[in-house]
Amino acid sequence: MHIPIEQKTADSVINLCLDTLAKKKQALVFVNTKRGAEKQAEDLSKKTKLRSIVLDKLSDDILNVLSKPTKQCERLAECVKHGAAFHHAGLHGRQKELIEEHFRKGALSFICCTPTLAMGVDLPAYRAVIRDLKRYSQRGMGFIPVLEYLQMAGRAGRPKFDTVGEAICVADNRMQADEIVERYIHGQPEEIYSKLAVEPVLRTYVLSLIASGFVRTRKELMDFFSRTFWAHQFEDIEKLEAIIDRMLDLLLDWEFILPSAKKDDFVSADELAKDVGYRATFLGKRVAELYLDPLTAHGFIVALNKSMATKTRNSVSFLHTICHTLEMRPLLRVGVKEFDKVQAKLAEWDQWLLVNEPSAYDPDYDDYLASVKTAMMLNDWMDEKDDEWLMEQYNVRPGETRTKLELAEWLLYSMIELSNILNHNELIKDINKVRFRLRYGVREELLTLLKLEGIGRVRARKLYNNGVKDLGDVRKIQLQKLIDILGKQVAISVKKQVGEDVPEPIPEAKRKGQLEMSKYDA
DNA sequence: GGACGGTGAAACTTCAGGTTGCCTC
DNA sequence: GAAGTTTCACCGTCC
Repeated sequence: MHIPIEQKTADSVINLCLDTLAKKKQALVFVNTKRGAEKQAEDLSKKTKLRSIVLDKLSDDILNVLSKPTKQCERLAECVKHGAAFHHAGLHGRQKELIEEHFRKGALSFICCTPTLAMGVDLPAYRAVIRDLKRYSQRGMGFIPVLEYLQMAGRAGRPKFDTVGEAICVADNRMQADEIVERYIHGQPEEIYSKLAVEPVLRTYVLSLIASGFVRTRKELMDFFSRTFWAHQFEDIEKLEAIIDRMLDLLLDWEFILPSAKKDDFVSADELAKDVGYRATFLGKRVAELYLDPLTAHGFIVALNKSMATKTRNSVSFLHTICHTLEMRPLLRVGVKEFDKVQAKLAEWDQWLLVNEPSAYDPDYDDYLASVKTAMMLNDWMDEKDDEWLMEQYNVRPGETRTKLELAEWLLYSMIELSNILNHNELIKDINKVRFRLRYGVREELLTLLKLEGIGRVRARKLYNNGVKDLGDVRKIQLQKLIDILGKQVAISVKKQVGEDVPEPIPEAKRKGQLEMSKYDA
């Protein structure tokens, strides 16, 4: 089918979008990098000539999601004014929500995105413009899977509004076009493979099956796995059993499970070997409940024991231990120019780290450095550095920071639970302090002020710098002075929280989730 | 002659995403 | 592989 598109600019993606706009329709543009998505949206927004009150309001809301807008926020806000947004994992969750919501309502005409919007999110458009079909991976630049192309193409055509949709791939020349047709239009989607065979997953499930009492013996365990898609695909049952046996050995070694004696009268040694019973230890049960990879849990236990034995413990000790887990991956990449900086920090922190440093020639060394860099970022967040600073120092965007913070909090919680079981009570207070500091992104001295509702890192810092250092100070300070620092609404609310009788504030209309967010950002 | 700024070619660097897990301190 | 960034050599201008 030939669709004539007016060539208004040199950029064929923009031409396609302007044509979509002329049809009063919407388009999603898929690209292969975050930077690419931002650039494409920016270029497009300069050509749409769209403006409206709704878009201005949206732009304003997007700009003010963080207490202090980053350059990324400003760039997005500017694009949105003209009906085009970019969308990738680096955006703050609230910004993503706003964009999706306004695209659904039709206020936004275009979203230039990385594959974020191809998976899961229900955001169809009349056109899905697939600009990049190649993407960088560890093996270099390569074509994306057919399945992924289908995911993106599947965004075209909105069930309730359009009877048709168009998925358009962009090619530079005839040869490329032919290749795309051959590979993606006529090509077969890839086979789907079971992910169960991946060791961290397998470890986790073997433990949880035993811990939950779903299986009680080796035989039951093997029966369970023999009925999975993995076994169906793998076919070689003997090899599969060997893998599961290896997992069982690991869990036994780490004392997450124990062999349990059978109650039957007599079983031959041979039979017993084939069908030994298992039960989870108290520790193993908790690990399964926390949904931790047993390897991570074991790593934590080793680190916690070391901390107890050697009295090595400060916030960095725990921060780095959680960064050295599979759960925290992908870690922040250590760029060529950062190498020295991270290594210097490693030397500075060395005495506090609980996970041993591999030799510089070890293939794991780069990973270890990446775990140090990730810990550095989290440490700076706890040191009250803002998003713009983290972006410049570590190349992490607000969305990525939030994802890492959430993971870190869960891992620290798990670490506390394990310390509890191991009776390492003296560690609990220290780890908990790190957890709270991480959650709110503050230095230790602000922790008391954070107990107040409506007070997050920024307001707590303001109070502290004005001499209001604890709840007693909040009581002592004159209301008017507090209003000068925090504004009327918050000041009154805070005074009430410390038990003072003050006039009722005019209720402020709050969006759902705003309070929670203000805890993190405001 | 030397400091300075502008220019363009060459070398270098970077590059997607993410379910649920815990508990409310 | 491609786009963006940094580095560096080279040139012209001005003091």
